[in-house]
This record gives sequence, structure tokens and C-alpha cells, in this order.
Amino acid sequence: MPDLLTIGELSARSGVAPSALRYYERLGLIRADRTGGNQRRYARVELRRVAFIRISQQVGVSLDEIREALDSLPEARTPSPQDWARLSASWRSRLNERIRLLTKLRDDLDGCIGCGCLSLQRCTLNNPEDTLAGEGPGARLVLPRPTDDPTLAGSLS
Amino acid sequence: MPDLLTIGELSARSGVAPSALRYYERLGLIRADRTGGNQRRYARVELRRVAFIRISQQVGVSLDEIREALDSLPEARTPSPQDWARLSASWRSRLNERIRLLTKLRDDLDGCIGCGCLSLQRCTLNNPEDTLAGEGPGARLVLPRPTDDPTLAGSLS
DNA sequence: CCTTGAGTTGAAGTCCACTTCAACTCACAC
DNA sequence: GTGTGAGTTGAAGTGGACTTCAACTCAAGG
Repeated sequence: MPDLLTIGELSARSGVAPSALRYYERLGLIRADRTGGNQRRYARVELRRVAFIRISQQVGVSLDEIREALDSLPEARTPSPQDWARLSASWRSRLNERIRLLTKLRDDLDGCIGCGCLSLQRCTLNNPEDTLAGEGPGARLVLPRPTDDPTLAGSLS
Repeated sequence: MPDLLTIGELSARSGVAPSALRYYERLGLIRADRTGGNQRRYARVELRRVAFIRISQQVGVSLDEIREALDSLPEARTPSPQDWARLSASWRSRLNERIRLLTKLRDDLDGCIGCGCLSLQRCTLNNPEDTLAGEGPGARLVLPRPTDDPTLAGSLS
């Protein structure tokens, strides 16, 4: 009735290597029952946990944070669709932020391709007389003032 | 006249740790002249190279590939803005692909939040009678047939 | 001169997410 | 009952991108 999966079956169905599944178990991300002969047997819910792990990794979340998130699932009952939805939703802003940063990087690159200045975030400010300044689709500042990231903010020539 | 930078100055102006700059040099990403006392002195063009390295890393390119790209710069003359523009442009499709994947992931997440199925790419297909199916902004397949990624494509329940 | 902060080196360490290995044991079809 | 493919363990290895360390030298102001 419980219809348990071997590690090979879970691996095949999740696309995650057995060694990775054992690693996840060591980190407390998933769990397994054991047969009399000490082999792992996974409940079907572990399939969802693995799916959540892989999705979260794509979002850019570390295994440590994923573990924390999974720890917030109710222990008493099988997690409901709403439980999973809550966890997934918790990565939304992170995902949006990553998308926003990459999009901004792309736009800045587009905007800077004409001048080749590579300074991004600054080239139009540093070259107010530039023929490309203030036109076209590129290099718009999205944030009020990105003073938080000094990495590439300095002058470069 | 050449106005060379010490490693500390390059570090301060690029936001990259001195140890990282030495590491980049070992990998052949940047170069430095030496003083009589064997200290590094960087030409200003290295500032651009470091900027290009950090930008490329944000795009998700490995140092090895960045080195290859930098190797394609002309050795005879100082790289022109057009040279830098060409290199930056070479990451464009990669950046677009990353943005596309993350955006798709977000839309899939949004689309799946109602059902909590976590299968993504498949939930609407697997649940044609789902009240959420076929509407809203989520879970649209962008590629003709993403058969390439079996990772989470299997059934999950 | 001399002090002091900045710079030099190679080797080793770190962190993350795994994979590989050797030496076993289990489960199941025949 | 036996062969075989699947599973077990802890320890060690991998790869990328650095950082840290110890032991030393350089450069520049007072």
C-alpha cells in the first residue's frame, strides 16, 4: 500500500543520481525507511521533496537554505499542495530579483555596446556628451540609487 | 605617463581582492609589469579586463571561457571600444537564455502555486481538468519540445 | 636610517555540491 | 540455491573560485 521506491527508482524518476540522494539524506533534506537488509525505501512524498530541491537549486538557493525550508513543513501530516505552494512561493522574490539583475545587466550591456566602456551603470553618466547618451533602449537605471554594489561602480579609464 | 596601478589600487578600484587578482594573473586573465623590486604594476587597460571578468561572471561564464574570450583580443594594439563591445556582445545569447530559463521557471512556479504539484512543465498537461489549466500568465512552453531535460519531467505522485 | 604598511611567494585550506572508490551485502529471477 | 545487478558504507577525490598562511621583501614618509 505505501508503495515504496528503491534508491534506483527514485533516482530514475527524479533524474537525480543515487549518490546525490544519499548526500541529500546526510544533509537531512530527504529521508528513507530501511528494509531488513538495510536498504533505503522511499515514500512517494520524497519524490516531491526532491523535485522541490531541484527547483530551488535552479532559483539559486543553497542546500542549507532548502533544508531550512523543508524543515518548515509539518511533520505530523503529509504536506498538502498548499504547503508546497507556500514553499515555492517563498522563493518568488528571490527569483524575481535574479531575473531583474540579469535583465538589467543585459540592458546595460546593450546600452554600453556602442561605447565599449564596460563601466555599466555609469557610462552614460560619465559620458554626458556621448552621442549615444540618453537615447535608445539601453542603460536605464532601474533602482533609485544602486549605491550598494561598489564592485564595478568606479571609473574605469 | 603610463600611470601604472599597484595591486592595492587595482583592487580598490575594481572591488576585487588582491588575492583574486593574483589568481586571475596565474590563470592568464590579466597581466602586470614588475618593478625592480618584483612588485606588480598594472596598466590601466587591466581595469577594463577586470571589469569584463566580473561582468562575464555575472552572466554565468567560467573563468576558463573568460580567458578564451580575452585571448581573442588583439595583442598588437590597445583594445578599442569596439573590441570590448564585441566581447560583451558574445555573452548576449547566453544571458538571454539564462533570463529565459529563470523567467520560465518563475512562470511555471506561479502557474503551479495553485495546485502545489511541483512537477512544472507538466502539471497542466497532467491535470487537463485542473481549474487553473490553460489560463493566466503561467506555464507556457516557450520551446517547441523541451525533451532535452528529463530532470523533473517525470510524474511525481 | 628606520619603521610601517603594502607587496611577494608557494603551499595549503575552504566551501559547495557532489562523485568515486573499495569492499562488502541484498534481493530476486531462474 | 545461486548468480547478478542493485544497494551499503566511510573516506577520499573533484572542480571552480578563491582565501589564508608563513616567511619574507619593498617603498615611501619622517
